[in-house]
Amino acid sequence: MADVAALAGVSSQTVSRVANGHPGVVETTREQVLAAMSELGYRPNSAARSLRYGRFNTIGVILFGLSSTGNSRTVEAIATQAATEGYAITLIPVGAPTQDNVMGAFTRMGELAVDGVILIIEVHLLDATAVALPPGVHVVVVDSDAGERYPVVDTDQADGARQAVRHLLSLGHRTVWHVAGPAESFSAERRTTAWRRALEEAGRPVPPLQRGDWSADSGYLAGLRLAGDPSCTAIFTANDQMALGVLRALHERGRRVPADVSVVGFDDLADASSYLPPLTTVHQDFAEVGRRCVEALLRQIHDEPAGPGTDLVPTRLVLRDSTAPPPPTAEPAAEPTEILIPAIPPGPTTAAESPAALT
Amino acid sequence: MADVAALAGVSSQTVSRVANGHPGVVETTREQVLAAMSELGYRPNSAARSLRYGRFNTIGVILFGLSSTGNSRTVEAIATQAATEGYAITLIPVGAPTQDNVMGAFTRMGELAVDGVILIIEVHLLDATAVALPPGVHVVVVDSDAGERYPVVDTDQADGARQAVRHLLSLGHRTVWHVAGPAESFSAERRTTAWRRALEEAGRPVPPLQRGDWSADSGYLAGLRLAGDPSCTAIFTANDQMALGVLRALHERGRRVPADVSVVGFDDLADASSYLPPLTTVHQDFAEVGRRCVEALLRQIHDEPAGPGTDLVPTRLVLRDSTAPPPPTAEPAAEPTEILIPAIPPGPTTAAESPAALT
DNA sequence: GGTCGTCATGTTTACGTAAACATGACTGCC
DNA sequence: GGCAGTCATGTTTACGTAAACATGACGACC
Repeated sequence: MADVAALAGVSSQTVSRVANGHPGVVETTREQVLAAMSELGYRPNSAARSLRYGRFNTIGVILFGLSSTGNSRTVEAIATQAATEGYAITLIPVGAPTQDNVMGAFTRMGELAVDGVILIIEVHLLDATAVALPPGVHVVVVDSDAGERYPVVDTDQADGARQAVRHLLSLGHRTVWHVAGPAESFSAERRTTAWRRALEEAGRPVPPLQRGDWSADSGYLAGLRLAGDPSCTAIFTANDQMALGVLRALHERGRRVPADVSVVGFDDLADASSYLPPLTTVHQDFAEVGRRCVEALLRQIHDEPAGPGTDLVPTRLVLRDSTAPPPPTAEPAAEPTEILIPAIPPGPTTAAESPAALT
Repeated sequence: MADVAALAGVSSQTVSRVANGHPGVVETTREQVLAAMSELGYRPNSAARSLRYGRFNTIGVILFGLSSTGNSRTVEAIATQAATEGYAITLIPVGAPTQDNVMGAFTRMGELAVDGVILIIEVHLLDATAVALPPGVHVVVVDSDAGERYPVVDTDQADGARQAVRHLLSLGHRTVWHVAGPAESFSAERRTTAWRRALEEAGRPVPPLQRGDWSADSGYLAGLRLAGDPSCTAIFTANDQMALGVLRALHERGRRVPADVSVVGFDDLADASSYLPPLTTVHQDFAEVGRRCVEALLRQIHDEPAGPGTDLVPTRLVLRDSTAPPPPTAEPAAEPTEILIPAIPPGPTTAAESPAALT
């Protein structure tokens, strides 16, 4: 900057004024400075700027896996929205959700040049560590039940699952089987809870849970188990990838979809419309989640009050070709299923039912 | 920092020494400083540090879409590798590949707190703009043909496509049809060129190109066209998603895979093993690409010479259930095939065996 | 016992920027 | 013609940190 000032024959302050588009610089001077800038390849030093302003114009994003479907779309939306607000995104991936890794991420984050942090992470993993969020740091959490302690933005998991179950029941299915995500995931738990609750509210039996791990392979294994049970005519999977595995298993076992078995997924991946058959699924608006995260965080950064609370983004059911009424002969006898009913633990019905939306 | 120093009754320099683990601080003093730090919630200001050191310990990543399959995995690998080297990742997404957007990204990048940049972007889009890479900025480019001008890291697209074509020919197919990616994409072009070349080298006819846009939907449309042509017994798609669409189209048209038509994809998505049927495809090692990018960039940052040149990451063919010899009646006359057989180069038979199912 | 070396700690300075204040030239008005 | 006001530009300063140098106490050795 001093070099530019010297070359242009002005003071560094004038260079600063030109660089920031401040008024009060005569056109001829301006041009000299600009010429000197481009001749010397001058680029402002953002570290010095940050030091001067006390802001970094950067948002940190801590997450486990970018590859997991939704995350990459959420992050993209966050990055895009942040860019329009003049903020950049710093990514802090955490390899495995171990205590050490999470602690490490937080230690690094403390030293990071960020004005706030968006956590795409199961917060209870943080609770397991001794590390708390640094007190002065602005935070928004995605996909978690931390609504009482932090501002949370999330998809309305419960309503999505409810829509899926009700759709299947309305087609005439006696009940709906569920392939759940991993127990450590709050999203998975919320979908499972809502599924159970929707069945209970309708007075239907709750079949035993099939546990998957989000992967298509785990869906395939669950599908193989379900394919052997003729009473199973409707399956709700906690994500589309597991639905893909279920479809494959049913196909291999000769169970037609949707003639014999109906399947509903969750996520509405771009590919879901090309599955065999095209998948009826619950659409998640990842982009909207990302957008609201950034807005909520920037509100905090700009000193507007933002207490804890959960901001839910609605879902909608996308009807395609994987659901239909059950085959007429599908239900041999009601008895065995009825026996199962009492055996099912009622489970927590206190789960995060739609808390009031923010704003 | 001054506050900490005051509270601990030492100078700020001593605080600095403690913060950076420098030697020459007596244990009792050290403890006082640490106590003062935690009492005041002191965290070092990274802007000041960067200003002092002239380094940011941050790598910028410019890309178009995080959602596009490979990108998110590459970025994740970049972030992970960078983290182990003590670097953070700043993401600069470019919405649509318009000239304005690219220029905007570069302008922002110039002011960004990064020591180097990884471009996951078609570089010819840059050429279309008036903006050049700022001269002093270290750069590594992914997935581009800019090898003569910049260091490039990329998957060995050509060899992957060649493996796919040779595999199909070696099964006895007379020729291989191709569903290509968009013409603007260098990856797509390289795969297409290698497909054509492999056919020509084997003396096989080159069927008309089917153009897609990477999406499953575009694959579906191409698949519908190909399904109507009984001479088409082998299809190589430029990615797995389009293969998914092709599979759906063939299924809807009653063409069995692999009995009637064989299909090979490219990418080896996690889901590809759950397609109907599980897809034979070319495996890309995105993680390795990301790792090499970071290494190459850090070499530059640490002042080791790094001229232009392309670093190719090998691919491997993963055999699953979507390929088989052509149906006996598919070839109207045996003559051409017999003539052609000797023309088939032995080709790599090193393909990976169907991976064991997950447990 | 004086000198020198060692070691813990303090003081000064510079990194690049931009706000706040200072300067000086020029305009317009009485 | 002198004075006030305006406007372009220059000067000073501070942001938080850490390297370089300075200080001063203490111990060891001749």
